[in-house]
Amino acid sequence: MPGGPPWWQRRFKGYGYRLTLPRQIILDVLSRTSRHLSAEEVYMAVRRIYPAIGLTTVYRTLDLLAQMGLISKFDFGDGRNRYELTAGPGSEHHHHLICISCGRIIDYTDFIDDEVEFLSMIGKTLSKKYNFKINTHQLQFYGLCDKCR
Amino acid sequence: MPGGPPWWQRRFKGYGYRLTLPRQIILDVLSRTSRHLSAEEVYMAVRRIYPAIGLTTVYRTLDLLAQMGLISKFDFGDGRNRYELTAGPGSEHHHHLICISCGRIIDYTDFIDDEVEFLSMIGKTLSKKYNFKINTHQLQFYGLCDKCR
DNA sequence: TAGTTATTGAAAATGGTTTCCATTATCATT
DNA sequence: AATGATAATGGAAACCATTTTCAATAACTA
Ligand SMILES: [Mn+2]
Ligand SMILES: [Mn+2]
Ligand SMILES: [Zn+2]
Ligand SMILES: [Zn+2]
Repeated sequence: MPGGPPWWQRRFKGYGYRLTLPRQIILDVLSRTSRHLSAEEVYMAVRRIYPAIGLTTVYRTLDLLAQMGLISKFDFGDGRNRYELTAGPGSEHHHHLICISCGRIIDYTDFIDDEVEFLSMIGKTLSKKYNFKINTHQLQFYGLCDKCR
Repeated sequence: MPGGPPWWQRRFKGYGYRLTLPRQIILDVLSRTSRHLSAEEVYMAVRRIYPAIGLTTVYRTLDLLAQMGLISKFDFGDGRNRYELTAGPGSEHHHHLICISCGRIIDYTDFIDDEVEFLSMIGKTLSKKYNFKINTHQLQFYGLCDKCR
């Protein structure tokens, strides 16, 4: 894993950030799961590979990666933030169904092309009207999953 | 203000909840602002009218009102939840532009009809596919406001 | 009006996240 | 490959929004 996929190595250099082991391992952990991990969960997963990791570093790195756009930060309402790889192979743009009873998160990509087209159309008008530079968007549906309804 | 608009009086009875002064005043505060208040902000506003109010009661009541669907709960990323009247006169369905630099929140209603139609179309398909009962949705655009770009 | 019980408020506890700061590791330069 | 400047790290403590606990109070019902 050290060295890691070159596509994010360059990204780090570009920002003037150092490519450290903790950062690579955290990114590695996130790229190997399809779940939405909390900082604590990332911490525990990284610890198995790199026991010296500190929770503080996990928080800092998650912030950094989110700010670089490599990962996305979500609040699904369970009192902690959750993170997910945004860019790179194996991660496609999607939105979420959130069960308000058991907390289950369902990724969906249905209609995603229509959605992105529709949202970028809206976004364009909003940008103009409010003179607002749009970077990202989030769309989520809240309700009850099959087990909870 | 005691007694309050009858349309939420009935709502309370219907749920079997008591119509208390703190609850009415909190609802009253939220109905008189277009801002997105945090629990602390609600607490301070209510205190001016009803100094005996406790912060705990504010939290409890906000949960209750959200669960009743009278208000909506948001996390705009500033480390605290924010609340806004959902139902009733003067509050129309809308979505948000969120400035990631200064935290400013812009309500917009442009295209809201098209948007709602589009989203309910998507929602219908998702409901069927995932056997998921959708209650609400949120759509937000993140970026930089005119002052911050 | 009285009784039942949901609701309230203060204080303490909780728990996710941030801050502090001395130590360590990365990377450009010799 | 060794050096130096400094970005990055990790542990402990602080922070702070939210929740829990429990005795007192207020809302509704009969
Ligand atoms: Mn996802
Ligand atoms: Mn709003
Ligand atoms: Zn569920
Ligand atoms: Zn701004």
